[in-house]
Amino acid sequence: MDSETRRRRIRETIAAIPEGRVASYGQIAELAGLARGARQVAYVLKTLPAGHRLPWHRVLRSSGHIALATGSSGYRMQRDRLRDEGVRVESGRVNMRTYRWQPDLDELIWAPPPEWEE
DNA sequence: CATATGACGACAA
DNA sequence: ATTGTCGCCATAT
Repeated sequence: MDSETRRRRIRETIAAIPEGRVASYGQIAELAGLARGARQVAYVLKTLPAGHRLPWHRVLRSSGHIALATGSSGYRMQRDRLRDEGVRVESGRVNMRTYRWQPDLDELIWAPPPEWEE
């Protein structure tokens, strides 16, 4: 598989994350068929072309933390965009148990309820 | 070909 | 919760 294909699959996977849900770098890599490719996902996001339409803000560290430097403009933008679509962000962190995207479930169950915070 | 990098992740202390 | 180590792997130099 060439680098172009890898990048494309990563972008497609991220594009599939539903509004109000999030995924980790490692999860995106797995779903894209790239085991242990978390860093490659990060690379793709870092080098996105201007004008892209990808929901990059829905990708977080496995811990639920925003990966961008705390306080940076990107960090604030990601936090705000997440909040704008109903995701609770506390101290730069999202509760993965609540918001983690689960493809199979989200597509088999009609309405994924984002409001059952623990 | 050899090293350095890094929007990562798992784990130990 | 934090910090540091190590493993990982495509790119960059």
